[in-house]
Amino acid sequence: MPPSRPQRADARRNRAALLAAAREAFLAGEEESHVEEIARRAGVAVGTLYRHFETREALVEEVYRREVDDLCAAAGTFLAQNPPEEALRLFLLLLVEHAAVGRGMAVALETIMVTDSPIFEDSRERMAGALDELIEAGTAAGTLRGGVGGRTLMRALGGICALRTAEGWQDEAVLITRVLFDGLRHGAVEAR
Amino acid sequence: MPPSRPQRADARRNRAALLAAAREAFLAGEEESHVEEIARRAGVAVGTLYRHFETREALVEEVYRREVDDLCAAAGTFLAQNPPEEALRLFLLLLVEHAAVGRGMAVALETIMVTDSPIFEDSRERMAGALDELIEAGTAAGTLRGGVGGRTLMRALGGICALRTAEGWQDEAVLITRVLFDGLRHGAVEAR
DNA sequence: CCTCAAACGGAGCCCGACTCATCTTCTGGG
DNA sequence: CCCAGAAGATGAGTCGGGCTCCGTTTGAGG
Repeated sequence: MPPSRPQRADARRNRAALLAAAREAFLAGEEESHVEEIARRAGVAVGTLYRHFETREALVEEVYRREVDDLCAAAGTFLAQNPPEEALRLFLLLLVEHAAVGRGMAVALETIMVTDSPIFEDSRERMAGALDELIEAGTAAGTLRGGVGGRTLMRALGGICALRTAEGWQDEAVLITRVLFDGLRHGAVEAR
Repeated sequence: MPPSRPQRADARRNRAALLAAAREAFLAGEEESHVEEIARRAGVAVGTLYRHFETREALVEEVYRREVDDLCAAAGTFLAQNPPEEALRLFLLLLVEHAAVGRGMAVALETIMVTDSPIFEDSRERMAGALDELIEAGTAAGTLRGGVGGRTLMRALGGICALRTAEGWQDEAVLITRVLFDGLRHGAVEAR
């Protein structure tokens, strides 16, 4: 049932501007992601921000839900074009790269993966689903260990993405991701 | 050079009380770890807290430095009584268990491992040192992959400990830690 | 146009970290 | 034992950031 009165044009515009501004602010770093600052960037007042988003957290969530959408889509693409365990490897590395986009974004990724706040439940579920798909394909092919759920793996990744520290962090992340990946293959060999 | 005037007795007592109260508060959960609350638990006023610790963070740091001391000591013990890769396995699991002590403590562990704040530099260095020792012993014995530094591994662990979510998180953590561990052994087998 | 619900603005509230002017308590020397 | 005065403790107050509330503005259906 579509709402009888859809939504005013300016409201839609402002909502979009807020999401864009928030994304920008998160990418830029934590310093400039106060609500006042985000509102300013979007050219609205804080009150307007709160009209569209319950809390600051809710805004973060919405921004991130969109990022997660892109990531999940990528998982499907990889799986369609590669052997399952290669698809998983690519996906893990994509996550790392993705976190590299910006400090603020990594913070969000970390939060979404690592916190158990119900706010992120939905995004987490979809992300875990994407990973499950990859892992199951690999398990079926006998190249990956079973028994490790998408949720579990995702949380470890959250930690890794949370590295985002000093220079060189990305190499570290890639390395540790590879170790994790090898651990997943290892289990298949050992029949656990 | 011992300070000419050492430190007043009540000051030493209060400092100890603050550290104890802070630890207690962190273990209890984030809710009760506001500075006012910590001061109250210790039976002093906030001003006193700030006389002893530059910032709230500095207090967290000090509390955690002590935890890290215990952990590092355990690493040595394990290594003395087990084959190197078994010692590493035990140590990794000890970290997970340690994080289980309390939500608040896990937050601290996470922060210390994952943040690059210079405040935790010291603790991080010692922790990485303990891990390096374990890894190097295993590498020398040919049972663990080389090329993964203690710092790198530690940060991944920080992420895992940061799980501390809903029920069942600890099983998840143990599982993913095992995957990580298998990845480390796997590299040795493959000669990378 | 005109109406009015929807949307916006922004001063101000609340809460939590932190400061500082003032009062209290040790302690070492006489 | 006592006193000086330095070390220490206090807690009301400041500040910053998230959030609220209500008076004002604006888009759109009639």
